[in-house]
Amino acid sequence: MKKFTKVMKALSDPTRVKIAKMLQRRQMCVCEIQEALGIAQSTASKHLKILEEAGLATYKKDGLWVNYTLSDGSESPYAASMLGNLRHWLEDDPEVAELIGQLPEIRREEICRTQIPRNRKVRV
Amino acid sequence: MKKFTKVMKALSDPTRVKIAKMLQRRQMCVCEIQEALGIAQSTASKHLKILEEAGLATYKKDGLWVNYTLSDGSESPYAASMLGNLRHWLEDDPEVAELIGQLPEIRREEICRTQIPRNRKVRV
DNA sequence: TTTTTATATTATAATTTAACGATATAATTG
DNA sequence: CAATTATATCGTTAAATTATAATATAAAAA
Repeated sequence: MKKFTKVMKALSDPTRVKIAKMLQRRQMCVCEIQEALGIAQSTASKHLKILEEAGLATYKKDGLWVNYTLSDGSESPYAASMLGNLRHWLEDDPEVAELIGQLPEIRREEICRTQIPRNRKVRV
Repeated sequence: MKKFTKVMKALSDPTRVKIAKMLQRRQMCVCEIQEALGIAQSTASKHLKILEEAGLATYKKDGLWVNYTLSDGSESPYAASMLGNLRHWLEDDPEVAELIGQLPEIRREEICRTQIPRNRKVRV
């Protein structure tokens, strides 16, 4: 029961739904999400943790960056199902559409001061 | 977006999920739900309202009673989808299983003082 | 019409949530 | 090692949520 309600609660907040819809397009680091949504860094981090604990998102560390992606669903069948639904749900939502439209302009090189070293492979 | 998060929020509370799982078996009046869950009448009524406003439940008045049922999903595609999922989800949850097991003993004639009149047809 | 009864609504207290700034942590750079 | 930087965690505050008792409402019975 808890595993189920955790997924529902994670998706009951519009900010987290927006994050999920962005991650659907590409991986993002915390500061990119912060920038895209215009929220505080600690707020972005907190939301990502909630998504992660519900089994909806995961992360991989890459140097100072923490790249978040949508989970593969292996953590929770409820999360897996909802991620499937979210692939087509809310695509026409005005707020989501605008966010997605702005995504190409949200680039970590322009937000962060860390330079991407030549020898580190980072998909951006 | 709001329509979606409303459904998620409605299902993020374990009490409401239990109510949904019970309604999956049969229609229930407010006092039956109150009795089954051991909660205050006003609490039961409030939860039912939240389920209703999310498009997950509906009601029909029958004299003093208000019979709640799961919605047909026409109110919200998100609610419709979740109701479909909930048909098989949480069937093995211990709390839900116990509740469902107790359902036959929750009978409004034993809870309410209103007598079912001979000429009114009430499916119990 | 008055009383009873099932449900809805209101007022209130306790808990949870969401946001932020400040600080801590961990990896990188110099 | 010290400084920088991206992220996580902590402390705090405001808002939302949950639960209950008390009250209001509406239908039925007397």
